Amino acid sequence: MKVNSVKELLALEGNGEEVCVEGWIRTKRDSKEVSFIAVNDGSCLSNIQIVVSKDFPGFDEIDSRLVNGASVSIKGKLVPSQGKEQKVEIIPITIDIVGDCPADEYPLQKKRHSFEFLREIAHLRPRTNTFGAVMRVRNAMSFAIHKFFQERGFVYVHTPIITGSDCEGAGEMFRVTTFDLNKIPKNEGNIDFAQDFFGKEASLTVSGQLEAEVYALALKKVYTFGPTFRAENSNTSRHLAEFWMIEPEMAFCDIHGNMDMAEDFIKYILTYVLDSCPEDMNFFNSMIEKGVVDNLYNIIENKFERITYSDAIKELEASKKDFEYPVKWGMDLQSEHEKFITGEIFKKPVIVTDYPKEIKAFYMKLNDDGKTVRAMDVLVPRLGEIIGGSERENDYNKLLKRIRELGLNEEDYWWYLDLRKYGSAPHAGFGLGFERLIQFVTGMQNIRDVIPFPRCVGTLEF
RNA sequence: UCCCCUGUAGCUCAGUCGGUAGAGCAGUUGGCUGUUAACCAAUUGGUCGCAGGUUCGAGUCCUGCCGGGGGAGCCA
Repeated sequence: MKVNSVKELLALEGNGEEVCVEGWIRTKRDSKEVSFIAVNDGSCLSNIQIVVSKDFPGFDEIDSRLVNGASVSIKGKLVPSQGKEQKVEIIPITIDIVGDCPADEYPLQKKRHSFEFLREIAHLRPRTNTFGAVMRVRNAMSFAIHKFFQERGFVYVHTPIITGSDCEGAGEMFRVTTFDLNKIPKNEGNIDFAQDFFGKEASLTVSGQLEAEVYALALKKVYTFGPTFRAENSNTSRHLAEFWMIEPEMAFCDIHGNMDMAEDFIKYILTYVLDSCPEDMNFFNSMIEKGVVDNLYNIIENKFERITYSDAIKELEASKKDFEYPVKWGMDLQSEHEKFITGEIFKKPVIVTDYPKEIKAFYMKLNDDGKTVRAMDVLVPRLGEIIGGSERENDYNKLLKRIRELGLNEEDYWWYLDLRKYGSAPHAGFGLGFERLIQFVTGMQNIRDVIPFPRCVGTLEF
């Protein structure tokens, strides 16, 4: 017999049709004549109610086993509910307890748990309302990302996880080696990486950008969407050691096209989630962050503010606000400044461009003033920076000069420089932290609660 | 890595001036009721994060370590 998802069943009228549902018991409420069992199978936030008469054959044997957490397979008739909270319910014909769940040991109770506690039981937390909703929204957003780019002719490029270049420059890297760590080969006192698996130092990628540029300068519009690793000792609600990043890269595109793409992209994803996950989004709106849905509609309906770094500095100075870090042209924007610009001054997403070259990466295109580069950061209220991108330097000599100025080893960049030597073209792209976007969409406070198994400093239990 | 807060029952927390431990929820038992985080009653449950120290006596005061949270830095 076909197994129906709870989501499917709740969309039906309940004309007494025979149905089958498989899932986990969330609650059981007993009444004189009947027991009410709420079953959830993860297909949606709602449970389906099973109404078991106490005359049900064998009820006495199964009654004590129908407890929170047990997995069940139930066949029965779908009928309109007599209760108010649900449209339909199942009158069972057979009830199979697939897996028992000892009620005195099961950590999940039918009450609200703290997210800190749930992190300690990461193997069970997907069975809660919040984590089910987070994962369904995460799934919808993943799909929307591919849909957005595919509809626009982008090619999905799988950039490598293991990288030999330590020149990506975006942070501390995890080492990859097959050395026996108790017997590391040495050559004149130094570690002899020539004997390691790849014959040179290897790490986990901190960004697919440089490789994405290679493919953009052949396929024109590409994007990556995959895991990224940073070995930073950062301990905040916005950082993970392993996270997912989206990095589009477009040839024959300047910073303005890049900004348009970033804005369209965010609005598309938000629209898709609001359309496809209304139940989960209502849950976040009422239980996690009041007003989050209206905020998202606000973002979709309004143009992002675009402002240069220099003008942003002027705005901050004009605000006369007493910042912990004093505002001065040339400094990097601190969290407090970013949150003030987006949350207080404009009250909507803001794209800040043309930062001083000293505070940005070597590959960003130098402006004619010689002082600023064509960087763009998208700042959103509450979170701050969600996207970092730029038009890339496509002039061979300017890029080489910048590499030398910064004391980087130009030999490490030979293939990257080649791109500017052979048929160079203006190109631009950006990186977006997927989990931060999920935080923004759901209102979840801690990034560790929007990824199935968070990897952070000092934590690797699951 | 830095600053601040915090660690007491399975969970969420209270515990006064230092005098040997408490509530709600969950579990268990019983009752009631087409219930909706069901309700009512009884009841089980503690090496007070760990290790030292002060004291006649430490959940409470002091020191160190460990875990958790918030903020900062770094960044996405």
